Amino acid sequence: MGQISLMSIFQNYTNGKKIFKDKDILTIKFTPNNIPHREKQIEQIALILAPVLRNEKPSNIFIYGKTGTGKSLCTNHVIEKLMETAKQNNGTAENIKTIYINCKMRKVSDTEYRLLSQLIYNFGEEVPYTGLPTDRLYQKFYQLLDAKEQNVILVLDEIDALVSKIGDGILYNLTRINQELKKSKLTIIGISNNISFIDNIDPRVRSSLSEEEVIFPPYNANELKDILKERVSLAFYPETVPDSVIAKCAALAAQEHGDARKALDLLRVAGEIAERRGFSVITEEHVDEAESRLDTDKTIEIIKTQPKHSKAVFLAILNQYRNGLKNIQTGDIFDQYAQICKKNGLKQLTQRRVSDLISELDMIGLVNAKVISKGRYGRTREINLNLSNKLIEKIEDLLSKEFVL
DNA sequence: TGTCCACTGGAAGGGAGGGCTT
DNA sequence: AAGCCCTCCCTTCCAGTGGACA
Repeated sequence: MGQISLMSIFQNYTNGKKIFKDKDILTIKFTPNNIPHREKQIEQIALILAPVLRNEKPSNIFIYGKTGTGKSLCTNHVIEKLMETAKQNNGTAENIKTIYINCKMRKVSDTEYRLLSQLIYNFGEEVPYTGLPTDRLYQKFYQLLDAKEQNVILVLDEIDALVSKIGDGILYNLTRINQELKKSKLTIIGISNNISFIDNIDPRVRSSLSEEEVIFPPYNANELKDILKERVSLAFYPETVPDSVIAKCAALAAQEHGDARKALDLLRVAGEIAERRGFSVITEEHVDEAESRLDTDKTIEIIKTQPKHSKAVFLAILNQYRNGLKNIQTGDIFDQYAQICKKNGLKQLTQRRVSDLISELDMIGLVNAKVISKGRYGRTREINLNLSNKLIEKIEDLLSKEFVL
């Protein structure tokens, strides 16, 4: 690219009409003051947590709802307000501690040990990242917790991911710790994307964890519109976002189980595209582009972060798919995977393990795998891909840098 | 009606990478 | 340094299974 065109890019950028006033408003980090259509849930949570202000222990809460229905947002909002009130309330705040942990964070809090070390870290102590017996960590956590009189509120976000991975033992222990505490009190707020999750855990844990339940239904298109409008006025300059664009973002996100995060992402990316092209107003086409880019980016990012063998398995699926196969079976994939390993000098894993890797790929949504029975011809998983051709090309591009094809 | 396929998914255990205690 | 413990990723072994087919 020559000097001239570079110049013109920068010129365009500085001269072009600005669209964003404050882009951060459209990210998850931002907590709006007003959360439309969640008044009921907020009130519910607030009522449940209010006893903290009188130094009593609130009930544990179980919160369900799909992604982007405002679970974390509302919880944080209530806790923030709670702390504010406590501060005004002559120093009860000192006795309240809140901890927020996202259980899904890979390599951070997705096992019992790592979650505990996170909890301990939140009390300002550090623990080696491997090596100690788990009960030692429990002990330490217990000591830190009970070191002084305090009311601890522990938010475990995406708790279903943790439990499906390592079982409910940790929840049992955490709820039991509470009964042994002498000075302090521990309240657990579990947040789950999966509604049926609570049915599959130990009944003792269930009853203690879901003393109170709060449900976050998906937003419909109209509610999403309200949410977007609320933020548009803060994030964008006036008259840069037509109503039709808001409606489109809302409609697209409503199709996807009413996900507000998606709606906001669409708007943000559409804005970025418009701004980069020197438009002063966002158009519906920009939203379309934003959608396909969001999908692509998400998928690519997930694939990039997979371990080598998962990538190899995914590549095997992709190859089979490219060969025109639909409803690919575990066996086919394993054969293909074995070839890939051979060509690339990888030590191949067993079919048992590959079977688990396929389930993992299914869990993170890269493939669709269903266990079916073909009668005489056995029982297997049927694996399907639903990715656009364009995306498949990009993925192949990415993987060809890592594998001999 | 029973058989039997091609796996699934549970269980147990090993070894690599690590830390603790003595 | 020895001995013991952990987690994580993986292997080995195997019982279990839904439904097409004889």
